[in-house]
Amino acid sequence: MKASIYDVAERAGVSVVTVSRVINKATTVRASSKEKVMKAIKELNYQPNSAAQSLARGKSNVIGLLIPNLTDPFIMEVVDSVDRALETKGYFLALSVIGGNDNDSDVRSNFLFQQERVDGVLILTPIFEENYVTSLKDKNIPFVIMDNQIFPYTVSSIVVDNIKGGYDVTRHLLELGHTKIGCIGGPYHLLSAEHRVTGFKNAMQEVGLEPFVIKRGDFDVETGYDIVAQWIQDKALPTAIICGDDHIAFGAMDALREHAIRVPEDISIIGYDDHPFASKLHPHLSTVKQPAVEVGIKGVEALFDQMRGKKVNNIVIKLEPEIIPRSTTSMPPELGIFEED
Amino acid sequence: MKASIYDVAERAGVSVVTVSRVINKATTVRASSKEKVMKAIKELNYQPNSAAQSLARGKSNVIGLLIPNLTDPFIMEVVDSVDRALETKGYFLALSVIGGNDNDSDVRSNFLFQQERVDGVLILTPIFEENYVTSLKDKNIPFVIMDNQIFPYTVSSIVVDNIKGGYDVTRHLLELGHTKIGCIGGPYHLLSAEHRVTGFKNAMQEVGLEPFVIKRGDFDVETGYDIVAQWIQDKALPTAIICGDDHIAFGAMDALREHAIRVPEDISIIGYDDHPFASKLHPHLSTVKQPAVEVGIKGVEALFDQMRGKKVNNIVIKLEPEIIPRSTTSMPPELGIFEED
DNA sequence: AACAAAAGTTAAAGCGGTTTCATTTATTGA
DNA sequence: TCAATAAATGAAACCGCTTTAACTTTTGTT
Repeated sequence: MKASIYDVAERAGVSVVTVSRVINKATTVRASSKEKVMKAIKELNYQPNSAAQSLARGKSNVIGLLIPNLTDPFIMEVVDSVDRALETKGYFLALSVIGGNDNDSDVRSNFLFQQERVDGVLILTPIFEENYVTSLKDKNIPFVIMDNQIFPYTVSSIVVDNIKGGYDVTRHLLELGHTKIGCIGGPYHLLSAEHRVTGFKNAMQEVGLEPFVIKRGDFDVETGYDIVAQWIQDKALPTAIICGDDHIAFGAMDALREHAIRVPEDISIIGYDDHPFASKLHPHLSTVKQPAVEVGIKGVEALFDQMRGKKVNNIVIKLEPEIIPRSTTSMPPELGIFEED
Repeated sequence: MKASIYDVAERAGVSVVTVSRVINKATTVRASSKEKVMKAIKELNYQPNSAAQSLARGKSNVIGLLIPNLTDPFIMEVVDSVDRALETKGYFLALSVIGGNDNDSDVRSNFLFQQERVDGVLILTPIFEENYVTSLKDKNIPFVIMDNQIFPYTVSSIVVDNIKGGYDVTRHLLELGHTKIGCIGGPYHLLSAEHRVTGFKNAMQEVGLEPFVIKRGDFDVETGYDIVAQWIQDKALPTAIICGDDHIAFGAMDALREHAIRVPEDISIIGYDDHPFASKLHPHLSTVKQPAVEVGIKGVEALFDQMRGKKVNNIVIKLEPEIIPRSTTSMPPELGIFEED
């Protein structure tokens, strides 16, 4: 049925070792033998059995990638980037959605943690149990953490500078002349959300301004909608809102629209992540673009460094986000929405 | 370093065969032996080497899933469903994004098509080269096609009845009293898009009505925006627009909003797919929910049937979509937008 | 032309499991 | 109690490839 390396060897009139050599592009094969082998491979439509290869080589050529869900655009962009980066290196990606499902998605039962299944793993989940890390360390599986940091361990990680992102966004608004700047940050348990708010505070403090108001909630449309709706009801709106992510921003704009409050004429909005809709729905959302592709590439690089035995202790590579001003941010109005003339 | 089955056997004072038996939950193991083995496994923190298992068993326990991209919510929902379904069966998912990337993403180089890498594959891509299918058939790898059909072959597939979806959506509008119904369908090369439009036409014809207008374009926000903007400029708007998917619907509403045309007071809009934003942005979008989870489950079932040797020729399982009326569809206005009093 | 060095090749021993099949041990019935 | 039968176990072969070490051929030198 399916041809094995022995069939190829026989047909080519050489030993299996030679066949193995040409498969693995070893140099010590005479051109004539190589040719014969190639011919036999073609004729038999032979493809090496990867399980056998993995077993013999002691490595699987697959890299695991842990993610929290399959919906977050940023996550998915990194996944795509990782996938491409691995492909060029002859590796395969094994994706594993963790946590989001039944919380009983126990580490032990997970693909990525099965001995020898993967040669290394990339962790791209904002919240993770400590035991992912300890489990990986125990098994001596190389791994790197992406878009997150965990301090008490000596691990390498790739992060995007969310503090800078929050800072830049605030500067942008400040430079436009805003002083009454509000913030709807992401949840407290996410480091990225925390950092963005920190960046905001830093920038404000730097110019001696107080945040107009700070609220926090999930990275979700409803968060933005609900909070802004409340502010409107309270007649207490800043002239600009910094949103923890684009979902929040969309929700905020949704609430404003319902009350006929114009963006950016009456109030400026800025998001974070450059969601696909940000540049398509009107007005185009000013936001921050994270270097997702680069995160993936650097993550893979760091992982391979580690797999090659390069000693990497607590190395963190910090990448920078880029602010993208579009149509939802402009100079503040002469008067605040609820201010009397 | 890492414990093998031999280490476990030695420690437990039994043969490797017995260990293998307890690992594989064979029944013919004395309780006492089983206990000893379990203990040894625990102590040695043993985990079977999956490459060795695959090699010996002649199967990998991984199922490949071919998808066009990592961004489409429907696709991703199916992926998630498949992942869960496989997990319960002790299988793993190998995702492979195809085509979207460099078009040179050759079949032969693909993970899924590597001999023995996967025990079966699920194809979930609206457009695929014929050679995926022939390649799979050649290698005798079980596979099923999801959300698409390919006629000249005897393969099994899981499809959602898009004709019915298009039909239902039209009926909904018809029953609300609309007669001037327009349609912005998806691209011609997608069977699903084609079918939805067909359903629309069928329903119209059934009541002896002519489509007000039909346009086609990519499943994209911009398509809806551009086409509706044009219609507005031409002062030729139907009282209801059936959109090929939610992206188009969002774009359509975006254009209407810019011209202060109210939804649903002035015009009704209905989408397709139940995008996460459909129920969050206001007004909540009426749309059609596809049974993504069921598609995944049925797909896995069908694949396993096939892997078990069940002869399945050209079996197609058809699932039904469900219309979700929300706030963007209502009775037509007394007068069309551009009609004089 | 002779010989050392370099290049090419292979037999054999794994890699870590599973699967017969024969063998040993336990259970049952009379 | 003893054969007959069922249950539990293990020896050996095998899955398909890679790697090591030894061996053979080719190439280069003088």
